[in-house]
Amino acid sequence: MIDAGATWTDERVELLKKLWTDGLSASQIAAELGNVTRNAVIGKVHRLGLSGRAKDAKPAASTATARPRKATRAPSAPAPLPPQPHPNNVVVAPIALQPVTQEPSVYIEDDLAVPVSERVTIMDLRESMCRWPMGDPTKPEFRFCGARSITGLPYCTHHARVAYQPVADRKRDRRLARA
DNA sequence: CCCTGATTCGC
DNA sequence: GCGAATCAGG
Repeated sequence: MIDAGATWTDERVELLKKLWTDGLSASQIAAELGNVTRNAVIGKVHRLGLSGRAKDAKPAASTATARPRKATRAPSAPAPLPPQPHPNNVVVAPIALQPVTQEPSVYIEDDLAVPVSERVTIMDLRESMCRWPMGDPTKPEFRFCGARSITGLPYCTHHARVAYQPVADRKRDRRLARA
């Protein structure tokens, strides 16, 4: 083989597009494609103009987010929002930590389309495991999500998303706190 | 420390 | 055009 697979052939680009729009992460896609790093994937994605799949362009009040230097980014990215799967058997999440106050415009209902990963009991619950409770805490069948939690947070990516919902407050603030 | 995507810039 | 390095964040 002349090509070690390290080039963006049409097929690979197509697969990239598919997987990216499908919601896979860059690293996952990179692993799927092989012979490429996640950086390569991300770079390609941007070059293809596929970036910001879940984010919409904000023509007003933006910029100055992560640009320490010169930049001439093209803010033209019409991103189609894929329909989200509807839910199911969510067991009344113990959401009680919402500083969002009362906002009739925003509802705190989220869909838990997350596959039941390896739930664990309190015994097997490790530090880096999602502490999202599932079921009735009074029953012996009570378990925790157990998925990989975001470091520094008690929940996995998905549950963190539903736990700390709104706060329509952007904390995009410039900070230079690097050692 | 694990991960995510975003951006820059030398190649 | 490519992607490693870097950045900013969960």
